[in-house]
Order: sequence, then structure tokens, then C-alpha cells
Amino acid sequence: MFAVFEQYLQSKAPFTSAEIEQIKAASVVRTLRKRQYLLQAGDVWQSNAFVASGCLRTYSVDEKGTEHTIRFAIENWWASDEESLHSGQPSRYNIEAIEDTTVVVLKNDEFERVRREVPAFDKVINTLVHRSFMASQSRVHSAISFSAEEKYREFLQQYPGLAQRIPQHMVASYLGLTAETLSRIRRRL
Amino acid sequence: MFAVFEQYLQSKAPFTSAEIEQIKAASVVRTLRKRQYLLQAGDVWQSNAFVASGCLRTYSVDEKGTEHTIRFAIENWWASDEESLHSGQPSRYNIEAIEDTTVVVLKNDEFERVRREVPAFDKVINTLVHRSFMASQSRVHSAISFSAEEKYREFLQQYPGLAQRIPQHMVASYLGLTAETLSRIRRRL
DNA sequence: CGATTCTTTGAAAACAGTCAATCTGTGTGG
DNA sequence: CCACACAGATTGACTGTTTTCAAAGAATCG
Repeated sequence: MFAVFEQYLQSKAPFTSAEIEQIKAASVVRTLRKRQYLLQAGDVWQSNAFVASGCLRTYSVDEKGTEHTIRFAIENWWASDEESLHSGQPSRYNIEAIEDTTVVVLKNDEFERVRREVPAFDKVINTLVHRSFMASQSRVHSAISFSAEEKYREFLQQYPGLAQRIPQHMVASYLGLTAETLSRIRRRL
Repeated sequence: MFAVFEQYLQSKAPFTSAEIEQIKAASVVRTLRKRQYLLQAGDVWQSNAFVASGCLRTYSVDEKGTEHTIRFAIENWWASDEESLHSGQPSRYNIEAIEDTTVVVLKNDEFERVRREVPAFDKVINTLVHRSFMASQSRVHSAISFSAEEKYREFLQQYPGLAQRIPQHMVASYLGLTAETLSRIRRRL
């Protein structure tokens, strides 16, 4: 499964086999069964996880027990809690497998060491962060500008196929809607 | 006014005076009067702008004429439209001065050149992008999780003083509310 | 199958948006 | 210096959207 990660890296920038070996040495491959947690709220998150297969969901649970989905991560995406990673504080998020999932995990100190020692890796990550920022800004724009129905339509066209893979109530919580509202929107389409 | 930018840079990482000179040579200082545009929707944005004094607002206008504020930028913040910058497509946003404002503008090709030639600058920008991403994710969380009142409360405590500086209807549009709704929320506090 | 998870539906309530009018303060030009 | 225009904030009455709560139907999985 590390091969998926290698392929991802090579598709973004050229890496020598020595560099790949170094990255491999810093990595741990981990499998998660559906509904298993990679991170539970309250724990400190100190890694970065690349999804080689399957799907993860990052979400918080408020006082009323309502879930709010911050992001999904399918193959070739990353999962992390930057907030906890950066602050060292316990996380307010859970990261849970929606499907059986394989991840390549790099503990943060290893991750940072690889960034320092492998410039191409650093570059890939910087680009990733930049694109993530743009995507997040765009999502903010949708969240404050669109009606429930528009948000759902945009989600469908921005992430084609994803809605088929993820339970509807999780899509609803990603869009800031209740499961019932999303169900009613879908009826009208 | 370039001095404000220099001070900002020095506070983030050490720069030699030669490096500062190089950055200065790549910069253009520009002043904007209140209500003047730095970018108008439809134009292509090809720069990065550091706010030395004053306040900018980035917003879109939808078909109904409603404004949606993506972000504010006061002293020591940056304003940009990464989307247009990255894609080369016309921007969907306006960037407008809320107060008389002074910005230090770097055209993107100069900006990228400085990043390549001045490692400390590159580092500052990478860190900035990373923090911006975290902040944006946090805003997504508020947008999808909180009620109108909770969003406003969080805004007040996250950006103390900012609400006093910015017209209420713009704060409302930042939070995804109408001016009337925000007014009624404030009455209840 | 039987249990669990997920989706749908209905009715009522809460919430936020719309439209129109008024009020306030500020600044500009005569 | 006043008058007027303008941007911004507030209010009220109404409409519309979304949530809530409760229940019933699918679908999935061991």
C-alpha cells in the first residue's frame, strides 16, 4: 500500500529512489476497518495521514450530540487535524473510517524531518497546503452565500461520485444541514 | 509605508538589508481612498497585497445584488484572490478599501521570484498560507455548526475590535447573515 | 432473519430572510 | 453654517426556509 503513496508523490514531483526509501522509513502503514477511529476527540493529534485507499471523515460533535463534518478524505487525499498538530492541544475532532481504509501515517517529527531533508517533498506539501487553502476559502464562500439546495448542487458537481460513496446524513453534516433537510432537497430534484 | 512591511517581515524571520532592498525593489506602494477598489470582479488578479495601514474587504456580489464577504484585511494582513491568481481567470471578487488604506503590492512574477531568491521570504509565506488554511478551516467549522448568534459571538471574540471598525452590514455578510438579522441579534445582547 | 444504520415523511415550531419605512449620523456642497 | 444627500442601522409585519421531534420505511450486514 505504500506504493500508492509513492505513485502519488512521483505524480507531483520527481523523487529519487533513495528519497522514496527515506520517506518509506519514516512512514507507517495502517489499516482501519469501517467505523474505526484514527483520532478521537480529546486526544492530541501528532501525525499526517495519507489515504491510500478507502475514505475518512473528520468531524466534531457538539453539546447536543450533533455531528459537523469538516472534511472527507478519499484516496490520494490527506487527513490531519492541523489545529491540534500546531497547538499541541487535544483535538475537538474525530477522524473515522467510513469504509475499510488504508493510510500511510507519518508522525509529525518524522514528517518535518523529511520536509527538511527532501526538498521535493517539502514542495509537494507546500503546494498541497496552498490548494487546500484555496479549496477551503471556496467552501466558505458557498457556506455563506448559498441556500441549502445550491450548496448540495455545488457539492455534487465539485465532488462527482463522492455523494454515492458517503451516507447522506454525513453529506448533510458537511453542508451544515440536517439529514431531513437534505432528504427533502433530494426529493425535489 | 514600506517600513511597516519591513517590520512585519523582520518580526517573522531575519532578513539582511540586501534582502530587504531586493523585496523593496519588487514592491509598489499604493494608497487607496475609502471605497476605492484594488480589484474589481471580472478583472484578473495577478498580485499579492500587504496591508500597511487601513482595511480592505474582499467580497462577491451575487445575481440578486447581495454581497458576500470572504475576508477582511487590516494592517499586517494580506489581501489576494488566490483563485484568480492561480487560474488566470477573471476574478469573482471585489477588493475594496473600507478605510483609507496603504498597501504594498508585489506583482506575482516578482513575488515568485523573491520567493525563489530569498528563502526567508519563502518561509514566511509558506507559514502564512498554512495559518490561513487553519483559520479558514476553523471558519468553515463555525459556518456549518453555529447559529447566527453563535457565529457573531465567535467573531467578536476571535477578532476583538474589528467589529467596531467595520460597518455592521459588512460583518453580517461575512457571517452569512442579513444586516437586519445581525441588528436583531445585537439588540438581544 | 434480526439488528442496526440510514433515509424518508409529516406536522409543528423556530429561525432567518424579505420588504418597506423610519431613524441616525456624517459629510459635502451651496 | 445650514440643508440635503447618503450610507448605515433599526424596526415591524410578513414570508419562507430549515429545524425539530416522532414515527415509519428501506437497506445493509452479520
